[in-house]
Amino acid sequence: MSDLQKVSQKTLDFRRREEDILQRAQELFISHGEDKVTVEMIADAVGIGKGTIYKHFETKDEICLRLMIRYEEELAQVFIRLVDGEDKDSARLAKDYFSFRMNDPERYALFDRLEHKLTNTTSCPELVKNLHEIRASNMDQLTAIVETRISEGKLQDVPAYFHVFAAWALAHGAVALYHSKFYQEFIDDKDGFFDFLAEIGIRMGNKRNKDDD
Amino acid sequence: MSDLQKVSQKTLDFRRREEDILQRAQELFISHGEDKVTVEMIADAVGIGKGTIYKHFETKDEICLRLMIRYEEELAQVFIRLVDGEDKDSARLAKDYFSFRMNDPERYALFDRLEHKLTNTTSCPELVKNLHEIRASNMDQLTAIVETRISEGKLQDVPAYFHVFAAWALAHGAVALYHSKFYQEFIDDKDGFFDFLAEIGIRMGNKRNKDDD
Amino acid sequence: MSDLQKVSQKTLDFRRREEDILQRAQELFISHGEDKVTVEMIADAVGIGKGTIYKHFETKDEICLRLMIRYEEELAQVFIRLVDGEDKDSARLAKDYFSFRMNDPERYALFDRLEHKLTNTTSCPELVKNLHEIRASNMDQLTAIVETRISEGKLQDVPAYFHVFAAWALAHGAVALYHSKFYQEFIDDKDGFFDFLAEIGIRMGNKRNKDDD
Amino acid sequence: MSDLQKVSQKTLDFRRREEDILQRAQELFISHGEDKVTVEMIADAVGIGKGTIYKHFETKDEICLRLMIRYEEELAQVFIRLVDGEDKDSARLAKDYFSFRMNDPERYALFDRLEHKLTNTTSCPELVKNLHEIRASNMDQLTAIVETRISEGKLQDVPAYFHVFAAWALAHGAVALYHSKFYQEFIDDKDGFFDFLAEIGIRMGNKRNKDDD
DNA sequence: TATGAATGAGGCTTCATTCAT
DNA sequence: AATGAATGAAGCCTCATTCAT
Repeated sequence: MSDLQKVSQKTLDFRRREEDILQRAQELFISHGEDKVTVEMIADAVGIGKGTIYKHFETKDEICLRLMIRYEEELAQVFIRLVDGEDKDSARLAKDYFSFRMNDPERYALFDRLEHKLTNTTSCPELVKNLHEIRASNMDQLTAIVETRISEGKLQDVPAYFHVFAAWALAHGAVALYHSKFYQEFIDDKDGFFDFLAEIGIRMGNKRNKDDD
Repeated sequence: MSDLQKVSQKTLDFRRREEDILQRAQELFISHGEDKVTVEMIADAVGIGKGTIYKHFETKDEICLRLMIRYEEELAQVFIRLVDGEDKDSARLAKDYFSFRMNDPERYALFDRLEHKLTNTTSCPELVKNLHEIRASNMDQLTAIVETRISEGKLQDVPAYFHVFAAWALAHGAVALYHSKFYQEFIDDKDGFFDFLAEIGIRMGNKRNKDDD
Repeated sequence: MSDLQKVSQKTLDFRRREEDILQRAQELFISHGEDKVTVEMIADAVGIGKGTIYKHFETKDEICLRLMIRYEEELAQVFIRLVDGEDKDSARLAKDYFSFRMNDPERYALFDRLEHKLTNTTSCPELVKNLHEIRASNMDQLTAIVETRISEGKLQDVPAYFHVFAAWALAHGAVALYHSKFYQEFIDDKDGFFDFLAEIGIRMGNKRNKDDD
Repeated sequence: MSDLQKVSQKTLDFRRREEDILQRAQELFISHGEDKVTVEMIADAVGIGKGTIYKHFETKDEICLRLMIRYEEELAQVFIRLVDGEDKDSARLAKDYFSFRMNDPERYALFDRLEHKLTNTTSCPELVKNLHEIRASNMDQLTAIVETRISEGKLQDVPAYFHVFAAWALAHGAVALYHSKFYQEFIDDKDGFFDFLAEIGIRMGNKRNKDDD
C-alpha cells in the first residue's frame, strides 16, 4: 500500500469514527435524555477513550450541534433527490418532507430539545450559524414549490411560508404527540390516527370551495 | 387575635409562600432555562433561604412537577367554567382551549421540555400519576364535547380523540414555531399567520363536502 | 445568647475560615509550588470539603490574588504605623520596608511568580485592579519620603522613583538569591552577605562625594 | 552524494531540528507563558509532528532544562571570549556580564520561573546537575576576576562572592522590574533609570572613602 | 524515522441536598 | 419554622505521553 493510500485510509478511519461517535451519541441522547448522557458514556459506547472524543469535537455542545446539522443536511438531500429527478411533483415533495419528518420522531424530538438549549448559548456560534444557513436553504426549496402551487390556484393565496409553517407545525405537533407517554395511552389506532393527521396536512391549505363551512 | 386565628394565619402564609415559590420558579425557568436555574436562585428571587424551599418541596423535581400540575388544573378550570355556564357551545370550548394553550407559549414550551425530563424519572412517581389523572380528566371533557359534534354530523366520524389530538398537535406545533429563533425570522406577518393557523384548526376535522379536493 | 450575637458569631466564624483557607493555601503554595497544589489539597489541609472553598472564593485564581492583596495590605500597615508615630525618620522607614520585604522571602517569591501568571489573565480583573491600587498607594508613601531626603540633599537628585525602584530591585534580587537552590550552596556566610547587601541598599542612592571613584 | 555524506547530513539535520525546537519553544514560552504552551503547539510552530519532539527530548521538562543550560552556556561564552582576548579588564567583564543578563529580560524571567518549577522536581536530575555545573564554572570565572580586583584594592575586602551575588541580585531585580506590568507604569524615563541602576551596579562594591556617609 | 490518533489521570467547578443552630 | 454553610458526587475538559503504522 502506498503512502498516499495509507494517509487516505487514516483519514477515512478518522471520518468513520467521527460518524460513529455522532451515531452513538444520538442513540444515547434519545434513549437516556441528553442531560443524563456524559461524554464518558459516549466514549464507552464507541469503545474509545474520553480524550479521543475531544480530538473530533471541541465540546459536548458541538456534538449536539453537529447532530442537528446532520439532520438538516439529510433533509436537504430529500430536496436534491427530487430536483435531480425529472418529476418535480409538488405533492410528492410534500409527502417526502412529511415522511422524513415523521420517520424518526424520537430523533426529531431530541433536536427540538437541543434547539432550545443550544440556540441561546454562545458556545459554537459559527455552528449555529451554519445550521441556520442550511435550514434557510431548505426553507427556500419548500417555499419555491409552494409558490408554484399557489400560482396554479391549488393553494390559498397567502404568503408561501404560511403553508410551509402550518405543515411544519402540524408535523411538529404530531411528533410531540408520538412521544408523550401520557397521550400515547389514548391512541389505540396509531396508524389510523396518523393517516388522519396526514390527510389534514395535505388538505389544510387548499383553496376552499365557496360552499365549505 | 386568638391562637386559632394565629394558627390559620400561619397556614395561610405557608400556602401563599408555596405559591410564591412556584410562581418565581416558573418565571426563572422560562427566562433562563430550567437547567440554568439553581434552587438558590429561586430562593433568592422569593427572598427566603435555600433551606426553606425544602420545607415546601422535597426535591427540585417536585417543583417542576407541581408547576405542570398547576397548569393542567388551570386548564380544568376552563372546562368547569364552561360546564357551569348554561351555554355548552362546543365551538366556544374549542376556542377557549386553543386560546388557553396559545396564551402563554413560553410557559407551555417549558412544560413540554419538563415532560420529557421528568416523565422518565422515578423521582416523584405519585406526582406524575397525579398529573396524568388530571390530564385524563381534561381529555374526557374534550372528547365528550367532540363526540356530541360528531353525532351532530358536524365533524368527521372518526374516534373522538382523533380530533382532539389533531387540535393538540397543531397548537403544539404553533407554540414551537412561536419559539424557534430560526423560524421566527421568516414570519413577518405574525398575526396573519396565527390567524391562518387558527382557521385551519377550526376547520380541520370538519366533515368534508363531496366536492372538496 | 441573643440572635444578634449568634449571627455575628457566624459571620466571625465565616471570616476566620476564610483567613484559614488563605493561610493554608499560602503554606501549601510555598512548600509544594502553586501548580502542584489542588483545590482539594487546600480543602483537606483546612479540614473542610472541596465545595466549601467555593463559598469563599469564586476560583482558585481568586485565592491567589487575595493572597497578594493581603501581602500588599500588610505592607501598607508598615507605613501607617510609621506615620502614626511622631518619628518620621526616613531611614527607619527604609529599614522597615527592607526588613518587611526580606522577612519572609519564600512568601515574596511566591507572589512574584503569581504576579506573572495572574496579571496577564482576564479572570478577576477587578481584584487585579484592587491590588494595583493598594500598591500605588504604597508607592506614593515611599516616594514622598524619598523626595524629602532628596530635598535635604541626602540623596542624588533624580526622580524619586529611581531610588525607590533601585531599592526594590535589590531587595527583589536578594529574595531570589535567597531561594535559588544553586546559589545558596555558595553562600557560606549568610548573615554577613545579607548585611553587605543591606549596607549597599542604604548607601546606594546617596549623593556622591566628589572624590568617589 | 556518498552514503557517509548522507548519514552526516542526516545527523546535521537532526541537530538543526533540535535547535529549532528549542528556539521555537523558548519563543512560545516567553510570549504565552510556559503553562499555556503545549507540546503540540511547539510541534506546530516547528512544523513537525508531536511525536517527533519526543525523539529529541524525553519530556517537556527536558526541553525547559535544555533551554536553561543553553542560556548558561552562552554566558560561559562571554567569559571565554574575554579570556581569549588579551584584554582581561575586569570592568569590561562586569559590563559584559550585566549587558548579557539585561539583554533579553523576558528570556531571563522565563528561566527564573522555570528554576523554581524544575529544580524541585525529580524528573531530570542529571540535567539539573549539568546545569549547576556550568553555572558553578561561570561563578568561578567571575569570582576569580573579582578576587583580582579586591587584591588590587579596588573592591571592598569581603568574600568575592559577596560582590558577584550583589551584582546578580541587582540585575535580577532590574529584570523583574522590567517585567512587572504594575511597576512599569511608574517608570517614565526607562533609559535614565536603567543607567542609574547600572551606575549603582558598577559602584556598589567599591572600596568606600573614609568620608563617605 | 516521523507521525498523530489515542489515552486517561487529574484538575476545576457546580449544585442539589442535608443538617446543626 | 427558617436558615445557609457544608458537602461531595459528578461533569467537562486538558494535555503530556505512548505506540502502531
